[in-house]
Amino acid sequence: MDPRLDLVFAALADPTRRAILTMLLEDDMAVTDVAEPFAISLAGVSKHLAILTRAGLISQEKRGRVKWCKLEPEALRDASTWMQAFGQFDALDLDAFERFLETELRA
Amino acid sequence: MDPRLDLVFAALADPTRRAILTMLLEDDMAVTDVAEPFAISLAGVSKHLAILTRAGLISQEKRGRVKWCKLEPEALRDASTWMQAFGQFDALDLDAFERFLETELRA
DNA sequence: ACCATATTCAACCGATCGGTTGACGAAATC
DNA sequence: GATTTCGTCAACCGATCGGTTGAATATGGT
Repeated sequence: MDPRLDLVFAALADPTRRAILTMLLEDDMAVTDVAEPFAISLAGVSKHLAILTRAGLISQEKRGRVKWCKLEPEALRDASTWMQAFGQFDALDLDAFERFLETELRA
Repeated sequence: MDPRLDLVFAALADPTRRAILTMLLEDDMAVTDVAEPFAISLAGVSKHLAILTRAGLISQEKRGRVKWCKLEPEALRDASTWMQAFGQFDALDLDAFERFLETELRA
């Protein structure tokens, strides 16, 4: 099948990783700053970031001693397209977007 | 966060399960018929169907000794919406994202 | 009643997951 | 040059995953 979809969906299946992606919506961040709101170790967050990178959902660039994490939303396109194949969904579901704003962007 | 998204994305992360969903797009199917194209045991397929059911992506109804599997695409809606929010908008311009939503919500 | 069919259950297997800790290397600061 | 900061690596842990096999449970057909 499409092994890239495996990686993308598996990466999205964890709430911590989805939260990280949501944070990166606002701005690029250093690894330490990504880790700050979470109650897990820095190494744990580093692993999550590696999984997101392997899935292509983020990219990491080291400048100096700081490694910057940047959202790569293009990687979601294939997965999103796969789901669109199931019909049923409009390009923009207003109720669902409202829910998205409440639950994910309350910051 | 939203534990339903965990289940949905985790269920989608396996190629066999995505293939099953694609098969069910065409028609409802019995468990044995779902299993037929795959090189794994019937019990293995039964487990996959249980995972899809737990995620809400399919429903199973037993009529006689046959258990029919039916696609439930509504469960994909939240996940699809979540992904589209990342795919369609410029990550670096959240303000534009919110302005866009505001105008859409009024329309 | 008997037998075949449809499906799940239970126990097991190796691999991977999410997490930890401690040591380590590389870059900035004093 | 010594020390702090940033981040990863390696080894470990228990839990879960995808898969198997064999037994169990229904239901249907004859």
